[in-house]
Amino acid sequence: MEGASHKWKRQPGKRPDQIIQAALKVFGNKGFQSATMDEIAEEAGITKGTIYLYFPSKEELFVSMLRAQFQQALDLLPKIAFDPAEDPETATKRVGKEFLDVLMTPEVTNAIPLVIAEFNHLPALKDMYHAQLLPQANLQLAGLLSLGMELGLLRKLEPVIAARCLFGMFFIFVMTQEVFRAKEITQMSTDDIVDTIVSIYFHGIVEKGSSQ
Amino acid sequence: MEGASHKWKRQPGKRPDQIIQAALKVFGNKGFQSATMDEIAEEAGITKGTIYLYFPSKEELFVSMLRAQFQQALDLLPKIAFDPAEDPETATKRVGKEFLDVLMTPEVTNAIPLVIAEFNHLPALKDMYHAQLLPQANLQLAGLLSLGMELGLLRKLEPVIAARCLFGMFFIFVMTQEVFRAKEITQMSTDDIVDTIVSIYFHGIVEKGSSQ
Amino acid sequence: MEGASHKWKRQPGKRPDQIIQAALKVFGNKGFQSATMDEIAEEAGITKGTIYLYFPSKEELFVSMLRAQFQQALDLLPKIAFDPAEDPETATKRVGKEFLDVLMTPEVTNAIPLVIAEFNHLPALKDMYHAQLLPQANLQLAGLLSLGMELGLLRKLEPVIAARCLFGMFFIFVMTQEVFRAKEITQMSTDDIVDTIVSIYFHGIVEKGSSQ
Amino acid sequence: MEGASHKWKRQPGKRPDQIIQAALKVFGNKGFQSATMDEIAEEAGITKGTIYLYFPSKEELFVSMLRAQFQQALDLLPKIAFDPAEDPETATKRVGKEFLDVLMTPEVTNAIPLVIAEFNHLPALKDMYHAQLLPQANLQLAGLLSLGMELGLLRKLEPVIAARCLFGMFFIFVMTQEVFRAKEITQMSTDDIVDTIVSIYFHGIVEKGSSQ
DNA sequence: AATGAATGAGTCTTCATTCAT
DNA sequence: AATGAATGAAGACTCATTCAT
Repeated sequence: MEGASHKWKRQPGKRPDQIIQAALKVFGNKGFQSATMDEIAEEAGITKGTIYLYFPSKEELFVSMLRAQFQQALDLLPKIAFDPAEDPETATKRVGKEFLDVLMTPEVTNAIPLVIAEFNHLPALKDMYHAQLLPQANLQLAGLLSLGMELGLLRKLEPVIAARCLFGMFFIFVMTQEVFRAKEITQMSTDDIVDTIVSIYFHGIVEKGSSQ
Repeated sequence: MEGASHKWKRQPGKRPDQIIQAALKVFGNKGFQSATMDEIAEEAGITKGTIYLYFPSKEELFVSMLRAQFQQALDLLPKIAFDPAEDPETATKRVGKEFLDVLMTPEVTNAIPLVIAEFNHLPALKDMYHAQLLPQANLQLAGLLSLGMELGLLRKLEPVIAARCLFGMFFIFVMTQEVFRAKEITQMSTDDIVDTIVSIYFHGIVEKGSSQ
Repeated sequence: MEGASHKWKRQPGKRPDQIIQAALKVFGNKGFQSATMDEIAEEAGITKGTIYLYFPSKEELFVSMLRAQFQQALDLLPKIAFDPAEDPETATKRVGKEFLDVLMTPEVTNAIPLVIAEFNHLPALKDMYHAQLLPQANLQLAGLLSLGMELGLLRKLEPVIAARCLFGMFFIFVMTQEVFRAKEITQMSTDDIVDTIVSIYFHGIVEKGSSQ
Repeated sequence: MEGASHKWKRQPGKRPDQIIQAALKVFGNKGFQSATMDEIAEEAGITKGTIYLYFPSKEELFVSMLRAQFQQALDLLPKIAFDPAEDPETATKRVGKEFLDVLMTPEVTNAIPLVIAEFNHLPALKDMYHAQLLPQANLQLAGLLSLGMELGLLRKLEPVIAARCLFGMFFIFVMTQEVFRAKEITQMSTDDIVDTIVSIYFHGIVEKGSSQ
């Protein structure tokens, strides 16, 4: 089984990418069920049959597209690095801004409802979340917080929960402003959002008596 | 069952509710597009044609069902009241627990992906959010925070953003633990969640020098 | 069999007429298939179920309605009588005008497409035509023409064909002007129509050398 | 059948005609509403979905079919030409016979009830009649008659009405003999029909004193 | 590699008819 | 006599997938 049982066929050349880009656009606009293979093919400038040369089914195309999106987003994370010389709150704000700018990209905000809508119907999505996103994002930050607590810099809190709280504050703005289009009503800059989030979070978790 | 040899009984008063309950269940499991009117009818113990006596289309049934869910959730909010005698942090934790328990109800967690999935396709959903939820929940809390800031009890922050941060911390746990089934991996009690959220948030927003 | 095997149930009181009037209107506007029992019921100011108390099926209602229309039209014919004192051409013009005015009534022009559309699907219609209209109208006039020919007043022609020719000239104006709405384009008075028809027909059939 | 194990053959060029032929047959037998796309597909030896590759809806298929029939009938008209050497009445009889033979073709007699039945529901039909048939057939002949009247060969009559009278005499035999199946009762040859029609009409319109 | 004609299963919706009240 | 809730069969149209070319 090892390394041999990819569900999707080989994907030579540029075609697959071309198709995946079209799929992202069409799935993003219509949703998984309402999007048709014809629309995707037309968007990609090819014909329906051709898609099946590269993806065995609509569902596989959908998952492949999300996997690609997901990977692309994860690839950005390593670039987001802390500079040890910076003051932690300032550094977090800088990093947070970069992070939020990525999350608020149309590619991401279009993909979010798709993931949420199909999460319970497509096992591959659950796998991606449970195997990658949860450990890599949530648990990694939780470890960092644990360290700070042991050093007496941070207040004693449940680290996994505390880590997820931070993500929640970012996520809610992606959802409300972008996905739910609240930005048409409650305008706010990403700078203001991140400044407020980080300010609340830092004041919320640091140990008052600490040098902070 | 009891002694009835008839194919159906007249239940004009109850039918709509009965159908909406079935719709919630089936839409919740399958999503809007994948759910079929036949399944919903079967779940309701009636036949497809009967649904059309009460709802003019699948889409209208869907929206009606969400509206009912939504109303039911909003009806719970007034019951959540602050006791002036309580210390604010304790009171917030108590109220937060009640709130989170409602949010984590299967009825709500089933409806969330539906709303998110169809938000951009069904104008009625956008209206509900923009006209009711956003003002009633977010802006109301923002007003309360504004007041606290003017009184010098709270740090000067953007109140709309700060208010939404709190909601974001609650919401992320609904999404991850329930919708994304992370509770199968990272178990945590609602008590711990709320305690941590409220602790971070309170420390994050109160003015240190205040009597608080 | 005699007088006992009506396919339609008893029709007490005014209800049946009320329903038939509604049926004429709705069938006339929508056609047999597109008309719904609900529409007819609404038009009659009653509910669907009630129709079935008087007519066993949609088809029977349709046929009953046409039968009623048909009878009503036939009832008018005896009133159209020749005055022996009149000159034949003048008399024919007068009678023809009365006849055409009846044919161009909305009740008749609405019913015509219905009859033609369903003629081959509803045996009852064929029966009505073959058993009543054809003998009573066409053959009766043919007999009159035969007599004229024997008396040397009319040219020797095939009487059944010649009789039907006259009817054809009237019928074509009902079809084109009313059913096909040509009157919106080629306006013409019924007086002009009848004068021309009768003028052509009389000149066409009379024996030139006759005292005529 | 011959040696083919394939479910279908590509016949892109022929498909539309093939479908239209099937549609004519099925619509002709059942009427527009009662005919089903499945029946038409089966008659054409293909499946339902294939019809939709060539026609966007049942209604469009219906109109396309009638248009094709209509065109085919119109295409025959130019072939019907007068020979100047012939005596007018004889020539008219010859042409009339050809014309009536076309009208009494099953293709035409099947289409007539369809046109009449749906005339008021399908705007395309009204357009065809008002834009083509009425001017090309009725008004053209009316012009010819006008000329004859000016030359003193024909009696002074309303030319549009007089022209339509001739058509009416032909049409009534198509309707009664073929559509209404009266030929089962009143048999008559097309020769006798045309001879009688033309005889009446000619005697009816020529100026007695003319050289005719 | 690419096409696009063809399929056929699937779904919403309609509506004549039935029947408990 | 009248209602109207309920049924269930039927039909137009869609679309993922297949496959001959």
